Amino acid sequence: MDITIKDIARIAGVSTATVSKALNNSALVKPSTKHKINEIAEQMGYQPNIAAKSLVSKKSRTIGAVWPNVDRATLTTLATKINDEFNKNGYSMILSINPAESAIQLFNQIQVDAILVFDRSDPNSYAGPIASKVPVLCYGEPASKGFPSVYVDRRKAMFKAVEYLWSLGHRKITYIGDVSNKRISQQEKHIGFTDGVIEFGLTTHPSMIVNSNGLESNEGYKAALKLLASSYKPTAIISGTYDLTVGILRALQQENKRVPQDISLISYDNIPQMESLPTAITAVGGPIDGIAKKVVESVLCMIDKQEQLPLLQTVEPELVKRDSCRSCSGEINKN
Amino acid sequence: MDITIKDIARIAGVSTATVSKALNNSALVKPSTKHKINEIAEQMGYQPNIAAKSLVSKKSRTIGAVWPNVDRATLTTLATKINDEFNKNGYSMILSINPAESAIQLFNQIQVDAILVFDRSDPNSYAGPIASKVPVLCYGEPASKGFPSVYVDRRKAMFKAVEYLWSLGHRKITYIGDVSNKRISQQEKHIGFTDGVIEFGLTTHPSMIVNSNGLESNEGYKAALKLLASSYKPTAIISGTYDLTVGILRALQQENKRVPQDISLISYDNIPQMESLPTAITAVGGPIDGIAKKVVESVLCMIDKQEQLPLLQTVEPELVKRDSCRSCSGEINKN
DNA sequence: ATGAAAGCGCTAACAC
DNA sequence: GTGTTAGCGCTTTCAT
Repeated sequence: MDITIKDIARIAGVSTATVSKALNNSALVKPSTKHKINEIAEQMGYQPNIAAKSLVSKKSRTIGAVWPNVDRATLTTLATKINDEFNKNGYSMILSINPAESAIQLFNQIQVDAILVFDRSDPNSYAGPIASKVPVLCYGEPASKGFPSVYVDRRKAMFKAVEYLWSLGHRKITYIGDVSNKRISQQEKHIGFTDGVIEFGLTTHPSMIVNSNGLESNEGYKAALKLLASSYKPTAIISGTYDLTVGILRALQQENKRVPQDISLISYDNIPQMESLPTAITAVGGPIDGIAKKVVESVLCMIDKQEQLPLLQTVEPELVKRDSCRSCSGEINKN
Repeated sequence: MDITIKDIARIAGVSTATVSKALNNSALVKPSTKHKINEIAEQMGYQPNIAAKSLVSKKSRTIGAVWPNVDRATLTTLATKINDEFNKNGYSMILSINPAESAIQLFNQIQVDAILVFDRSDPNSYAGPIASKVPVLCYGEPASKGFPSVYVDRRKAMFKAVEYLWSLGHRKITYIGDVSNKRISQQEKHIGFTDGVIEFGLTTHPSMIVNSNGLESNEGYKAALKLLASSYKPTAIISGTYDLTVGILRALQQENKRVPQDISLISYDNIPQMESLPTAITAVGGPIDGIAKKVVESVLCMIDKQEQLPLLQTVEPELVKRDSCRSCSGEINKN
């Protein structure tokens, strides 16, 4: 860092206090002085020193985000949105790909105003509460690590998916998801599906739920192939994630099953990318924009008021209809 | 931030200067005092204020990384490695997913010690040099934006791939890559391939190069299908990226082509994930560990000595043999 | 409307 | 070995 408000003050022939006020657009400075100072700052290429600023003001207008080292399309899309939203509010977001504990410690030292944890943690690896002076918000897992969290009700989302398919006349539906995954977010999808199965009295079958044993597209591909090879012939599939859906579509195409003519498909993950798949996929999940808004809003609220946020804020899932489902006049529900 | 060295000093009955020295493990403090101070700091949960530290010392021991908003497996793997490497050297890395220009500005304000740009920029979007007091290193594109860079010689990498296949007896080879991509990194792969074609006098064919029109696995899939439908019957394929390879493998499997029995396959991107594909894939590319070391080393060098780094540091590509290539006693080279 | 001065938490001379 | 002091760049009373 080279040029400081002192330099500007000297050149403008005013005090540093005035420069500071002018640069912060204080009403206490005559417009003409303000203008002059801004011009000088501009042409000298002045960059405020955030370290100094936050040392005195206790505010850095910076948010620290803890980022998981796995990359999943959905999270990236969301993070980009949240980043934009913070920018709009005059905040900058910086990420750390260190483990949560050390990332949070780092952010405390850097003096960010708040911390946002994109949580992917395996609950088994939970090592007790993490200390943080700076307020922390979690996204992804409900109330994980003891911090307040924003969470999409995946259980309800999946129920909605079943409900929608039911309303279209589907009676044989399969869920493909990472059923053995220990994360709450994955388990809730599973439960939401069975909620629907029970609510609508669907006849069960061993292949009604296919375990993808993972969340990558290739695993969706394999699961779908397994399903198609089974005796169960569902008229609709519900997929647990975007990536799985990509794989499922590939398997379907390979086996000459058209979507939605031969089989309907709904995916979890309410992201724009669903639009660009070979068939535009009908999806359920928290609306990205809505989540981003809620998250940013919550973080800013933590910063402004010192009050503690509720431990769990739920985002209502939405169903976005596209081209991958069609009504089904197929076989009648046995019950 | 609550507790400061002042508090510690008071409790320990020493001056803040001594506390500062003790905490920084200076040799000028009696071991017993040092020990006492460290204990007090520990149990009070003292966290140093980086803002204050860097304000006075002009060093934050923090590296800012500019992160592209597209996620590609290779970059993530590399970033994780680099992050670890920085940690080992007592540095923290923070990322920004803002556009390069604003990210660099942010990092200058935060007073990071150096900036690392993971470059994915379209050269057409190049908006002239970006100002930065803090030293900047680019990874990904050669000397992009006018900053010194670490770059893997992709041209040589692809040449090596052809050379290796040639040595195994292959004479009909296809390159599947994003040939229309304007980024130097993609173009160099293309050129490296043709280098090999010319060097070894391979007979050309319209389907010798298949444009994937993108870098996603689905595009690799489609390109491979197109290739298989053509009149060209190569004995080996060279793929431009990991993601393309994933798609190519899927297409091959679908068409009942076994790797390497029916066709050999080499991929660019020298990452561990190659090992876990259905067939362990022989790959060329910069070794992740080597790149990470070079990058971190270069960054630290920029910080320590004030000298400017060479504008272009090249990382030598390596060929890692796995199970996806086999020698070919097929048809003889026409020349 | 502007300036003087104090101080944020820390380090680095320099003195003792 | 330890303490004193000054000051990093900035904001913020409080005077003027």
